[in-house]
Amino acid sequence: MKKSGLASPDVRAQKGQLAKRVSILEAAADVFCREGFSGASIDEIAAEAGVSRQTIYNHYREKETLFMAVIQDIMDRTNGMLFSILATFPEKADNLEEELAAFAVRLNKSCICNQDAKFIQKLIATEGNRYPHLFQFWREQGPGKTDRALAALFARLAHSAPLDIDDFDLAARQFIALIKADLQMGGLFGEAPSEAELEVSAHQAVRTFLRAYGRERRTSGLEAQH
Amino acid sequence: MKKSGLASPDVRAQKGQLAKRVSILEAAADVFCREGFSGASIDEIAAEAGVSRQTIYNHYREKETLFMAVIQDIMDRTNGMLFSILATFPEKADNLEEELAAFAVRLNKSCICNQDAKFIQKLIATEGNRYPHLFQFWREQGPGKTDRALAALFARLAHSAPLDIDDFDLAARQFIALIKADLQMGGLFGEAPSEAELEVSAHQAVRTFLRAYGRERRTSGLEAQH
DNA sequence: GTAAAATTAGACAGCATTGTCTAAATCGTC
DNA sequence: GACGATTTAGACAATGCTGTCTAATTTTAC
Repeated sequence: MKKSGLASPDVRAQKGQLAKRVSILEAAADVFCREGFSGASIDEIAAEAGVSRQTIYNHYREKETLFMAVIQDIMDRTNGMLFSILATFPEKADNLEEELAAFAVRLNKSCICNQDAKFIQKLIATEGNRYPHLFQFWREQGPGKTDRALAALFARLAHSAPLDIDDFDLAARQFIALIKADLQMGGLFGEAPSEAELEVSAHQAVRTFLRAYGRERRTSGLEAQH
Repeated sequence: MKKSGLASPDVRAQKGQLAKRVSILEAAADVFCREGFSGASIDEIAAEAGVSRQTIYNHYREKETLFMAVIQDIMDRTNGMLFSILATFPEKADNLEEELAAFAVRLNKSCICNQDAKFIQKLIATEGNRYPHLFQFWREQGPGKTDRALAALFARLAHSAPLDIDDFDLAARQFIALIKADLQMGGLFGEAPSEAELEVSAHQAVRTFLRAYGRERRTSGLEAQH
């Protein structure tokens, strides 16, 4: 029962503190996302977090510190999710179109529909110039690594699948671009695409990708005309 | 010499006034884009426009009116430019890859590198939720029309070019997505891609697009292996 | 139960901003 | 040059925000 021996000295009252911290971070993310950095007020964040203003100043010295903490927190989460999705990239070529499309749907759900991802995207547009180092970091750790990782996955897949890819990095970038083709615009607003729309969009993207990079000869009805 | 007869009563001193208006709109666009709506201060805009604060309040009743005017102004300009670029879409298939790539470079220059386009893109991310009607309008008149127009252009091109396109709207969206694949991320920051980078990126996109939608059989070295 | 730590509400100074007002200066036009 | 319209600088009140401080209250650990 006695936990004093287990808990290190600086972890004493962290149960309640941690809850507050999380609550503050969530509320702050919400308000920063709605109002931007300048438009967000500490009072609003405090109210939404169900916390007194002073508590925020106790945990995070000032507004900018809080802002940074929010960014860092969300970046960690999104990066983690991103790479857990990358781990589901198909290995074998059993049912290439289906499996790639399913992967595309997963990627889109976590990169475009996801709340955190939208937040980061928005923040990069708004405050990217104000905090260049932070977003340089995001860029290297997020999209930069994603592209390279996906390139490696395509390279692996090309061993067992009929893919004719010269430049794996380019193919990875184009795969992502095609995947996002239909969803980007609507994603800027609140409108989330339906599951069916995601499926259709992913299949269309993958079909085009495979037409461009698949090794099999294209089987269009026109062949008979040759 | 006498212009009083030509100038309508409410166009009297517009030469100077117009200059001020333009100057204010330019400065406001700059500051709004840098600082966001909340972060932008009228004083800063006035200083950058080389104009007194009161003059701004004379022309535009309040901050929000000025903001709307800036958006409207830039939307007009970007839409105009966009459709002037669309008019340069190739008609004949003489040198398909070259001509499409050149078109892609033009489109990218005016849609991604262009200052106004970046501004609109940023504003949609930041204030889109605050002014839904305005950006609904942009969306219908801008990207919505662009996609449909480009689809029609591909349909026309397909008459004389070896293109095998089922869904022209889809092809248009994917063309745009491929075109922007490499540039989107960097575009959020100040970094403008070099002319050479634009060329390379456009050629890669067009090559993939034509591999997916071109009617000619793909000529890869692997054919000998069949 | 007690002591230490964390939280709260509220007051507070300092500062920036918006939008108005006024009197002087400037500009365009005849 | 003179007149009317526009612009300007600056003062101004009202408001909201940040960040600090304090004293009371609650929570946590033991």
